[in-house]
Amino acid sequence: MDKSHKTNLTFKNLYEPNLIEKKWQTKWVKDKLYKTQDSENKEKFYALSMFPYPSGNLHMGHVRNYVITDVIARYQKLKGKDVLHPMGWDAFGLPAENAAIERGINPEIWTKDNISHMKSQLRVLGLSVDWEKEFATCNEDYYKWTQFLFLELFKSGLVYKKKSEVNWDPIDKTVLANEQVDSEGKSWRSGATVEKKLLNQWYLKITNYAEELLDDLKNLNGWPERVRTMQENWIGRSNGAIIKFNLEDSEEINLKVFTTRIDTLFGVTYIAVSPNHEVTSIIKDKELKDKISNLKEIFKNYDVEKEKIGFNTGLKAINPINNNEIPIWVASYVLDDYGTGAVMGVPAHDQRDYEFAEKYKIIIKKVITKDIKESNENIKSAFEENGFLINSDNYDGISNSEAKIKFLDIAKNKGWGEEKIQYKLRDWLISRQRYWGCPIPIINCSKCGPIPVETKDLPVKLPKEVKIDSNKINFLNQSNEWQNIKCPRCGSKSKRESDTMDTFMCSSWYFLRYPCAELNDKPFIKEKINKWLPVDQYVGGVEHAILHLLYARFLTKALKDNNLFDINEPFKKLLTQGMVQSAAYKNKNTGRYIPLNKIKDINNPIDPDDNSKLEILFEKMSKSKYNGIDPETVIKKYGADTARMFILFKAPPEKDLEWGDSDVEGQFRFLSRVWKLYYEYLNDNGLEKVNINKETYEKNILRSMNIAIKEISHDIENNQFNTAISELMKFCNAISQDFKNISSNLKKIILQNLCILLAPFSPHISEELWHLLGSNESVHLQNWPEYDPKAIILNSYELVIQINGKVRDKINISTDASEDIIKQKSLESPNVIKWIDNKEIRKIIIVKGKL
RNA sequence: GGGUCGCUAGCUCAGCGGUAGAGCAUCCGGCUUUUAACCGGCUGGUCCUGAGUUCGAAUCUCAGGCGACCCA
Repeated sequence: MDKSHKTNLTFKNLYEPNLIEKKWQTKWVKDKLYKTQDSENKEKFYALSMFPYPSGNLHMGHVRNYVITDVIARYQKLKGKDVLHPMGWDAFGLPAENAAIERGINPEIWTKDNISHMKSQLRVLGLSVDWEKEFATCNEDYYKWTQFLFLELFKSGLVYKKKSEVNWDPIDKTVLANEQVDSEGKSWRSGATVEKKLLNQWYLKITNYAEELLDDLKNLNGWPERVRTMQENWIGRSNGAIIKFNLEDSEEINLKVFTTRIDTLFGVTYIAVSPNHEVTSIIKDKELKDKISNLKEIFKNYDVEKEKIGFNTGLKAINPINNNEIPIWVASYVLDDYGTGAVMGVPAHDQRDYEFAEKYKIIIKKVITKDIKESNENIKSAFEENGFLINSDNYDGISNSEAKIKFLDIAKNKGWGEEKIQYKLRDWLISRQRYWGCPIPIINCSKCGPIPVETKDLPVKLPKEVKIDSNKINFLNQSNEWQNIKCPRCGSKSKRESDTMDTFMCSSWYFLRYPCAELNDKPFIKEKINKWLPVDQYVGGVEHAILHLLYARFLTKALKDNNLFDINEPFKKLLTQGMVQSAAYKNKNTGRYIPLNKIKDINNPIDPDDNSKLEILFEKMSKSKYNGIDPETVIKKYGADTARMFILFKAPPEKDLEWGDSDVEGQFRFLSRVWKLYYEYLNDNGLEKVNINKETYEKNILRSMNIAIKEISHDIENNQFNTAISELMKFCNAISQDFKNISSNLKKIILQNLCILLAPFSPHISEELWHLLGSNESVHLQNWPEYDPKAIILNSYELVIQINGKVRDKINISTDASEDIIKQKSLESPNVIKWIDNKEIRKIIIVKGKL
């Protein structure tokens, strides 16, 4: 054989992604293939990934996120919809400022450099993103509108300033919203244990929307159940009552408590108030006053869950239901801003009260019991279940749920109580004492108070000349030129607000900007929002289940109420993708992670320092665990298509994905096989084997194709990309089996369809192959094939015969055979005769097409 | 303690009343440009356990075990 000819063939046979991917990426950009179409008559589809923070490097989590969204966007486009698939940057935030402190780089330059680097990394993934829609939240023409929307909220009374105990992150040197502190009292960003600080801060009244945010969760059927549950729990609605306790020592002040357990009113043995509660003002005793300020001090670094502390004030309240005197305590576990800052202590029926009473030897009075007979034994923990009343005067014996209704009636009639719905959700603290954020557009005038900046004066720009160093907070305070300003109302000296907004504010409306990203004179156009929103499919990490997703819902509702658009919920369907993990090697004794290059034998990993055996753990990729895998390296080696296929195939999207090199290779091999299929066809074109069974083969292969179309469509629509790829593989296996035996015409049809089916997953190889089949148009502009239900039906099938539920024989039978024929044929089968063995046949069950 | 989800081949996952499947790994064979690549093929399963419903259960019901997450 001629050598040069052979080399040529080998070259052609080889799938080399490097030669094709870049070529198509460039062509797609040149042709503006992914420019958003906005036609009148077509259905729209808005596909959105949670936009990234420009940390500087693309990691696997990003890749997974964007590839998932890309498959959906491409599929919807092939289905003939107008698709909006944009990308942007969540660009304000602390890392930029920290880089400035550590390395003296300007945050803006740092951020913009990162963006351009990450963008180039994103390009090689071959995403169908419309880059003309791109923006960064730190751009002046974006944050101008963040400020504009802040003022919209201000107009509708949803913005206010309040002095209160707030969460202070001592590492990041800023305050945090409640959502940004985890259940262990640690900051979501820095991991530092937060402290309490009394500060005057800006809040958004998200609590005004508590009820709506909760109720509308029910309609979000396209959201994962667990995200809805988490939001439900966070909003934390409880139905209860406000009860007014009169004070023995004061006529003016009375004490209101919120309780969900009005039925335990006879069991109240103390009242607990927060150290900041107004009743503490009537305490005259010097020693007690010191104790209070002492407790306030302790409060600042206090972990409520650890230990409950408090003391008796000597004040007395009157229980309205029986006029008993009860002592008032100050207690650390009562929060200022939840409810009324005071609770009624019912130690017998509330675990927190029980622990407090136990510690300070306060009386524990049991008023509810499961079984009336054994009502007076000592208790070791609070009884929080339902039961019957005891020790409750005339009400003994009734059920506690009955008592709830009865006591509330009495309270209403006598005027010492009323029904109340309480939410755990508290207002959103949005001030941050940092430089690299969106300035709050407020001017603080000593005479007029805080005044919103006028719309025409927006944006309030960040001053560029500020020197950032680690010793100060509120860098904006340093710039006198920027800060000192005349009050626009009275002209007297005033100062700009020097706090910036929580970056979650910037990300709470970015999805509203994309449809109108090019607009200069408005944040968006109402009609465009009404058309493109809600986002049809939102994809991102579950870590935003409460944070971003709750804020975004709130802002959408608030802006809708300002008549800016008519959309009530921003995200119709939500997919929370799992983490990308890979093997990390941990020394059990030292707790240290060992980098891969220090391990000699990967199958028997040993710590070179102390020769102990290493544990292999699959954990989220991170620098500290030395288990990060760089997307760029993988793409360089195998190409983007393989990386995409692997990531989609390895696990269902919402589950964690374990990185495996051999599985990546497996996907590369699969694509190589696909590649070869086309080259064999192109090289053998015209050659057609004469085959008498051609018709059967063609029917089979058409059947496989239609099954593939059906299943892949279904799988993509249900976000089951792993099984969709599995179907692609089955289809390819079917093709290679029967391909030799079918007509050239059909071969081409089969290969064309395979191209389109593969296109959402592996856009480059399918584009290349599509063109090799002789087209000049992009495969991504084709129509997704419809399956033919008739082609799937078999005209004969293997009938399974079960006797007593066990498979005993299989016979071939035609699809249109009547039941009688089936019966007759079955009974003729030798195996059936053997198993029945002259026994009486009780019942014959025929399931059409199967059994 | 309560809730949700999961447990199927060595691994990662499909199947969700009717013949137990895919990819990777293993094994065998072929081929060649032999620290291996590629092609073809074969294996491989108490479907976590137990009971129930059913002609028939991986699939439905109940109980238990293990694991993950959320809430307290």
